[in-house]
Amino acid sequence: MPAAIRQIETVVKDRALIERRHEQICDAALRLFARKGYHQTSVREIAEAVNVSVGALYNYIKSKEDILLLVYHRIFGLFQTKMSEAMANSGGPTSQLRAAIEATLKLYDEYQDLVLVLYQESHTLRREALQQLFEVDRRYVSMVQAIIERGNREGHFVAGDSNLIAIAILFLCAVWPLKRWNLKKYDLATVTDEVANLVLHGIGGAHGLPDD
Amino acid sequence: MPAAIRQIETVVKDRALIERRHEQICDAALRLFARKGYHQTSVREIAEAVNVSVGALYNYIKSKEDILLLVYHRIFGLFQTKMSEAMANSGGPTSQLRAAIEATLKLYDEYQDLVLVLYQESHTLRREALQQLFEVDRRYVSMVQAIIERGNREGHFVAGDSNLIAIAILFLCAVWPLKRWNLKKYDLATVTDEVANLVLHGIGGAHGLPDD
DNA sequence: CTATCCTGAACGAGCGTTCAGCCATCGGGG
DNA sequence: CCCCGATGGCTGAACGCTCGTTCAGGATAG
Repeated sequence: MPAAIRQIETVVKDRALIERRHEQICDAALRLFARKGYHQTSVREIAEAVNVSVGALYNYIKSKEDILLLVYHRIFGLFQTKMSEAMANSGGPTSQLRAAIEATLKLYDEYQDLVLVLYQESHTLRREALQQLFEVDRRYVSMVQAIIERGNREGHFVAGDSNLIAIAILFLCAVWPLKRWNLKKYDLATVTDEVANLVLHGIGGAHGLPDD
Repeated sequence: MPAAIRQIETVVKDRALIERRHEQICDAALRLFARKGYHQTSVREIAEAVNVSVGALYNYIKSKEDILLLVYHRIFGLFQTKMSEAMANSGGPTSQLRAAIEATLKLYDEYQDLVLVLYQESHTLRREALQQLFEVDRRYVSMVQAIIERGNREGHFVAGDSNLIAIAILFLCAVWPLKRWNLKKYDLATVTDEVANLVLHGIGGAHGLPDD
């Protein structure tokens, strides 16, 4: 994300105020988008939730889409840091991959609604913003991909195309928020376990060399 | 679906004409929804694409949501028949599961845009229509689940919770349409192969008893 | 003439966005 | 110390547009 984030044009000068208001807007919008979706949520509703007038809101954004961007940037930042933390795990590829899956699922659990918004409303973004989103996604994938390749090289895994497998694994984690209605009877721990087992068996992590 | 489909109220009497128009509407809407999404597509556009006036369109539907329902019903019907065909495969659990995965991915490939609409716009549906959608999904899941349970029982698989695994497998297939932008360099055959291998290894289908 | 289907202008509601005016804060000159 | 203008942020009615939906009337076939 770093340099990539286009700064949102504002009317207000005070930098700290902008920051604070942006956070408030993000909070409110997140809650509303999660409940009703982007299109069904009006700018008026968001303004009300932030406790400012519509006019004031427009001092901090240039258009409604900026709000969606705010939300997305927050997601990006959050996932970026949390995932990096989890990856810092210094065990062998097997435990590292398991940690990555656990971290991803934990994140997806904590921000279920957010993931939903991510999948449902991304087609609303302009090409430029979409590219940013893709870029971030690719970064996550390449993190996981690196683990897989190391595992393959060191004989722990027998995965096929590492890029493809990494994409599949990360996508699989989204089953928890996206199919939540069908997984109500399970809890996060169960799903994490089953998914991790499926994947690790699937690429030979449980049959190959022991970790370390 | 059979009895579950709520008939859409119409003004026109001629049953055959209704049928024909509904198909036209479905065709047009599908193309438009795939390109622009449900909310960004206006009723006027759909009417134009069908080559009738807005007024005429409203003789065949009661509201815009009915159009989304038409599209969904078409998807349901299609998937229902195609999946049943693929499942009729009479080999052992391993080859049966592989066939199911292949069929699902082939379907998802053929109707990529449709799957996208399915995932992106389902939150637009009313509770009643959503229940229908869930019901259909559960039916697919239970098909796959049956295969897994048989495989477990006969010693081919060592899968954990069969329901959970079935949900995960079907979801995983959606990676192809939903992450298409990140899978451009792959073709359907490759993805099918890698996914099938991941799954079959994952639940022990390649380590357990040989098929038949 | 009647029954059936079609037309498209019109309607009302809701949307995103703007802007003329209001209020609070603050700094410097009398 | 007080006043006053200026600055910065806020308000919410108003605007223009698009949308989903309706309906009075036209066209056509039996």
